[in-house]
Amino acid sequence: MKPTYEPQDIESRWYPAWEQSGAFRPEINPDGEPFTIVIPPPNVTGVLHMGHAINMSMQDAIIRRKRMQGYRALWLPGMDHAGIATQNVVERELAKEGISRHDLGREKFVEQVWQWKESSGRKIANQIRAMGFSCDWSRERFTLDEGLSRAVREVFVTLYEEGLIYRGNRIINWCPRCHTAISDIEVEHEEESGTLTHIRYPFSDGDGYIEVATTRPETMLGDTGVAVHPDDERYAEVVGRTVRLPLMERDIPVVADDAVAMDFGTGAVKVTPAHDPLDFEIAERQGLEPVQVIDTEAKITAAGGRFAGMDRYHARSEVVAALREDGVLGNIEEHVHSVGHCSRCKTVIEPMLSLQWFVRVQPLVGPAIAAVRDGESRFVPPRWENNYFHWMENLRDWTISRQLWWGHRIPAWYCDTCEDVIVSRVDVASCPSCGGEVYGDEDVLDTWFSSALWPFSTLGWPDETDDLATYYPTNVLVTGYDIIYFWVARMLKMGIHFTDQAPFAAIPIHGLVRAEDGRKMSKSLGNSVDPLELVENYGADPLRLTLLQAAAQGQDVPFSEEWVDASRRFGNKLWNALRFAVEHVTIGAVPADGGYPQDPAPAEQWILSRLSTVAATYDGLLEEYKFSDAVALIYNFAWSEVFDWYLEMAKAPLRNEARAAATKATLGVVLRDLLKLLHPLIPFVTEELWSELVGEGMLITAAWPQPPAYPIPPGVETLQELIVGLRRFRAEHNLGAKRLPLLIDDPQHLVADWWPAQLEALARVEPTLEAPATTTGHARIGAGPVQAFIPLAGLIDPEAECPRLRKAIADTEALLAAAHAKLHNSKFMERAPAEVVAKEQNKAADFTATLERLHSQLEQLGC
RNA sequence: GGGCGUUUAGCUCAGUCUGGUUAGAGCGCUUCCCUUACAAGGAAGAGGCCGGCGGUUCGAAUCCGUCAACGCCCACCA
Repeated sequence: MKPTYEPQDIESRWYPAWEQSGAFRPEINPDGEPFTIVIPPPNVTGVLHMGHAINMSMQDAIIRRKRMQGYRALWLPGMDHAGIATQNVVERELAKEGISRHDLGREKFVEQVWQWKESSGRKIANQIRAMGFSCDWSRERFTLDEGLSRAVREVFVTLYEEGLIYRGNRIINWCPRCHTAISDIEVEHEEESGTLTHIRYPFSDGDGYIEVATTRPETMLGDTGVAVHPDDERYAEVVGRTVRLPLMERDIPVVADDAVAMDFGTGAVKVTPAHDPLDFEIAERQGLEPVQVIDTEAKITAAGGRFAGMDRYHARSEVVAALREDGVLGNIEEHVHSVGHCSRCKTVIEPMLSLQWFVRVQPLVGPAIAAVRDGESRFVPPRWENNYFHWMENLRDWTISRQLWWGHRIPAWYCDTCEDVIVSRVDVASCPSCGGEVYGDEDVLDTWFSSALWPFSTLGWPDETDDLATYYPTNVLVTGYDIIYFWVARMLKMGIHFTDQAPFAAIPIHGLVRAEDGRKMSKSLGNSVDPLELVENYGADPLRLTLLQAAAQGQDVPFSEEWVDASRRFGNKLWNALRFAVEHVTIGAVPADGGYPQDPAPAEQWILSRLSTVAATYDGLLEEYKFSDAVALIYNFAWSEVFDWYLEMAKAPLRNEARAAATKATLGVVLRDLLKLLHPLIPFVTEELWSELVGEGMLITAAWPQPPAYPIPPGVETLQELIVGLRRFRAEHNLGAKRLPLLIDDPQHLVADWWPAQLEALARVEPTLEAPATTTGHARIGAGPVQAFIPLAGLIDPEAECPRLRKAIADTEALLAAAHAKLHNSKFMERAPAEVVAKEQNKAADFTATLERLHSQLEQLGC
């Protein structure tokens, strides 16, 4: 074995071995109960980021443990075509060569995107391998592959037939840069300071005016009415009259509508039905016609008169200037309001009347809410349920058509002759009603439409495949809170509607990985960290351990490279512990499972008892997805108890011929189980060390350890306390590495024959089993039942020792006083549980004993 | 306008759901030790009125109320 842990050396080796062994396939445990995770498919847009790394580290920890527990564990991998995101990326690439997608035409462009997908997808798959994630690649899926496309079409047509998908002219969010409609949740609202412009609309009969206020004066070109609240007395007289729309010289009515807020602005609203959702609703109720004055480029249309062709912002200033010139401009106030931006490109969204396809979501919501309320699906931690409920209850219809080229074509055809709309599972060549010519819908579906089907479409649905029957519904869905609305909620809705079962049972939610400055990692801020770079510099295992350690439930994860370095040092420590072990334990001597000693010696029994306790607690924490707690537990157990204590205590018996064999057996079993427990977190290094220690088979297929419970043996903890006391004594008196004599008074005969060797090795003392003739001039070590003394002559300076003792006495007195206060409190004695009272009594006794000892030391020093 | 999260050691964070040893970890800091697994290590330490105030309780970092600061999400008052 190399003297140092070099992750890069070993990590490249194991993945192919695992994959070829079939260990990633659930069939490796053919008799086990199925356990399924479907991966949140990464976008083929680019490369994996830290969010993926934490997400998949959690999934791999789950699936590897379940596999070791004998489940037929499936982790199904795949990727998402990410319609708008990927199309944008490829368009940007083309733009570098001065080419637009229109230059290429649809077919050639889509070919280009497929090429991008192939190379990007390969990169991502290799990244997943480099991180050691144990997905079953034989079942890899892509949202645009043939099977999933069939599922998408089946779902679309079924929902259409059920009346849950419809085509309609409604106000949608239009991105003038991406040139497509997007759904409500793809719009990011930001507070911006703008203006509230007041405009006076004169009555058509020339008698006065009504003043409206707007944040978007340019939309007045498309006004077809003015609305006031029906209860607004200020305007009671004017409802039903008409005003003359300035600049456009068009007569438009004043109407009364409940949707108007009396206390905002002037209480009178200009109504632009084609460019505002609220105005559109008012117009529908009041019978006002929409006039589209802004086009898909965000420029003024021909309907905008002399402003036609101007960009919306240019038009804004021109319209205001013209209004001023005409003397109808009122005040312009500063006004902070929220403005919608495209989540992909940050362009300001243009609300626009447009013919699009929609999902009527309300009928799908009820069962999806019930599944979470009734516990069929469970958010972990549960606080996300409230967000989920609130969001689901206020859902509006989902705009699913996109004016893009990359994605699932909408399976609709339109007849030129009879204007029929045909939605079909199979391609349509001619109109079934009139035989006339048809043309297919040009648009594609929102990428989240196919993602919503992911848990069952990947398993073969709509066919009744074996995989679907075996692995659906899935057990766990691990995801970040940022896509609960985009994805989790929609999977629940679609999954339940089409399979009558919630698609997953548990939904562990993790936070976002943040940069060291606490901000979200992003390329544009230049503060993002590439996980692959970290794998190269520190190794995949250290990165995984770091992310899991930081992944407290649902909280964001601030990331620092220092943490990865600390994890790498843990790997190094583990490496060296095993290096020590294999010097004594020969390969093949440690069984892959079982082999727990029947009648261990005290030190061995102690570490075995700790192992069984820790293993059980650790297992429970992982079962509850408490990765951060689980890592802390196993990390501290390994380092402080196994490495710092047990390995050191094993050294003496290993040199003792009579005791070596038993020690080796325990050493092997404990380290073997430690490797097993750590394997779901850090698979590479544990597999490598397994091959050195056990040598037979691969760890990935080993059984999860369940060590039997051992009682804590008497004496070991007493010895440890004595050793700690001696070390403290040495440190406090700056005694260096000097060997010290130690006199032990053992009236209770607690000291076992193996103590002297341990004391010599771990405390650098020469113990003698005899009480000192007088304790004067000796320091009493520890407070336990075994009394140990160090002769002080020539060792220490009383001048330095006395103040230290006095401080220790003061500290202990304070603690004792606190304990006594409780014990003398009759209410505490009455109401606290007996075990708490007993603890407090023990504390008081300990403090009293310590005080006695300290006082006697003080006397002996003569200060 | 609603809702949520955070506030604990010099720094970055656990612990709070389920109240009970002397509140933990990593990094940093101090002292000692090159002991044959590991100096990328070992040993021993220093450092905290657990954001403020009030309450419940025998007992509060933990439960309740309130205030403050920071952050996030949602929302059709133009």
